[in-house]
Amino acid sequence: MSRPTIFDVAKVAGVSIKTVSRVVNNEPNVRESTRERVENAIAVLKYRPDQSARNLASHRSHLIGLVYDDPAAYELPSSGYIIRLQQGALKTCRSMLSELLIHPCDFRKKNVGIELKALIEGTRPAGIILAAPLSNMPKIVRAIETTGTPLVRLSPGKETSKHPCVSTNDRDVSAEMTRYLAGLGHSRIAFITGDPDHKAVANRFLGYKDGLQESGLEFSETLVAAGDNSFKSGEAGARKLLKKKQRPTAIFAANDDMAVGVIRAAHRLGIEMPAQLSVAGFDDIALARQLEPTLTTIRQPLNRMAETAAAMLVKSNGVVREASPLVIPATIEIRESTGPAPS
Amino acid sequence: MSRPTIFDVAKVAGVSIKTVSRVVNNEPNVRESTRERVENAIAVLKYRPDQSARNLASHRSHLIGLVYDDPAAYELPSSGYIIRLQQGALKTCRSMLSELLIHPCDFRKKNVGIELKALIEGTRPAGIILAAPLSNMPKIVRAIETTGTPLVRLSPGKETSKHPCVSTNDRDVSAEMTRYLAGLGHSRIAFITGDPDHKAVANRFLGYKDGLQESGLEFSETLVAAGDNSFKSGEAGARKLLKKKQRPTAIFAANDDMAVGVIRAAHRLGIEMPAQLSVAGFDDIALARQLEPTLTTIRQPLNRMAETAAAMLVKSNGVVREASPLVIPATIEIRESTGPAPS
DNA sequence: GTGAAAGCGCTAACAC
DNA sequence: GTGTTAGCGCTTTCAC
Repeated sequence: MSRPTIFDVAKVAGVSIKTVSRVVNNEPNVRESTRERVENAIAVLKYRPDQSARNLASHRSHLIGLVYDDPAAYELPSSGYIIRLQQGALKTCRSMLSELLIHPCDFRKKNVGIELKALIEGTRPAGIILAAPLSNMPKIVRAIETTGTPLVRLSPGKETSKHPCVSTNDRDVSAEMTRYLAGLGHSRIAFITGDPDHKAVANRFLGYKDGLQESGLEFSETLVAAGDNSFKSGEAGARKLLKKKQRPTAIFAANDDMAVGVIRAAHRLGIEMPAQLSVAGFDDIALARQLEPTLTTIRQPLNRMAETAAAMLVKSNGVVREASPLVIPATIEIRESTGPAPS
Repeated sequence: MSRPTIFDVAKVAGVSIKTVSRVVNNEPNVRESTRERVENAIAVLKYRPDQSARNLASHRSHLIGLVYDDPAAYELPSSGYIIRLQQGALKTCRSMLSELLIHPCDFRKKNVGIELKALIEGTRPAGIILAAPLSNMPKIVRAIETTGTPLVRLSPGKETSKHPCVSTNDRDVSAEMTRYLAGLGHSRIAFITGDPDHKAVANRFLGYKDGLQESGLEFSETLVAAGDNSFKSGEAGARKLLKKKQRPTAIFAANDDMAVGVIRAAHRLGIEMPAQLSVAGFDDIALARQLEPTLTTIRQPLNRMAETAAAMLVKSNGVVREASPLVIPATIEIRESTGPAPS
């Protein structure tokens, strides 16, 4: 009473197992009438191909691996970021009958490469989706590369055309946000930079500079604070910036965690937002809508990015075409934390 | 130049493949000296067993499946809940060289059972961890049961001793929270109930009643509002409760999302916390520490629960002993939202 | 303690 | 178009 095998189907349909295999895998060279007979037999027997056997014979599973920086490694509250990536990848998986394997890993460890190879050899995934900032780390990328597993990188910062990748327009949209602030009359727009390990985040700084220039404003080092993507660094950066005599009237942080820190610092200093200070972030974390004031920010299309990446992996069945960098634009979400510059 | 197989190891070690297999699987009946020779050969060749082949031959993979209610199905901001479950399971996986498969599913769909069976047949996981509230739904549990896959349920509400499960002491700790509020002098302590589909959450209501009784307070239906675990329902429930002439001086919500709604409602009504109203929740979501006032709540040991569940699955190698319900206690986190009752 | 042989259920290469 | 024959690299069964 165990599950029917390909042999059972072949017997019922009166064909060879190879023909059944062809039908199951949607291969050509099967007469329509034969295909129907086989499909009937499959339906009657409720046959479902054994994936383990497939994996062994074909050296490939129908699993997709999602690899991202381990938030537990340094207590980041980036759960929203990860969940959105997962949701996107899962959406594709569901429609493709694949399953999603998640593998957070700590890039600070010496043996990440070995760890990733073990993951791949152990599960033979159909492909790997590599999230930022791991996607811009040669050590990591190379480890996956050597296994020959199809790889799609998410927001690697700069696109080497070697691998397919899916990005968002960090730089352009950051310039747009900067122009929006300038358009509100702000002339002293400060910026808090993010983790230097994260290339895509670095692009946001470039966009900020672009935006200043496009608005006819001059870039000044004194309006820049160095952060590391953490709430604390945002808070510290804001305190530094707001203590100046000529303090900025707007602060644009390279991510929301830091922007939340800015808002906290401003609250502590009794600075009203947006009357005396406009604050903008990047990411649209859940908290952005719950703060007072609610945070103006930029929403990365993380779900769609991961969804697209997964689709590239599954559809391509081993060969990922479309090496052209795919860009899915982010959108600006204007909320309460930004307003006209004080006069 | 392909990877070494068990035959290569056998040849180098001068034994049969069965002996290599015994060593790899830590089976008994291998002489110590033989074991060493084999281990040497493994090290020299850098042999790593092919999991696909193992899966096929043994009908079981080294994957753990984590199945939970799909938050995308009804837009819950429960990312923290899921991430913590994942982190716990991942911790065990890392130390056991297993990988984690995540499978959110929508229990409202008619064919969830088939979906789960497909998941299991397709990946042959070493076991499934089933999170609440799916863990208390017979339809779901049965679907997994019929496949014979080892199953550990998380907080199923009531323990049928049939399956092993890992729970927290929802009822006891809720009683404790209630006593704590009573101890602060509150005599009109209200409760907002949670989603009725979620049995473990229902236990919190029972605990609330226990706590009242233990504190010598009388239970009154007028101090109960029906919620559904959502922010909105918490806000609505609070408004209803706070409009009464004899309004409660403390509100205990069955989860944090609703407690946040309570705080929002109280803010809107100009009620000061904790001076005029104490608020308590359950879950310790990230937002709990960032609100003003920060939220007194109960922290479920979700990571440890999932970690334990995964360990039961992996260690037991197919047979999950320890059918005794395992309880990992939750802890009360006292923050700013609770204080002495107004006099 | 150890080994030989027979699968596990499929895909791949090639013959027909 | 369709079938035959080998494997894929292990685990399992049972004999020694």
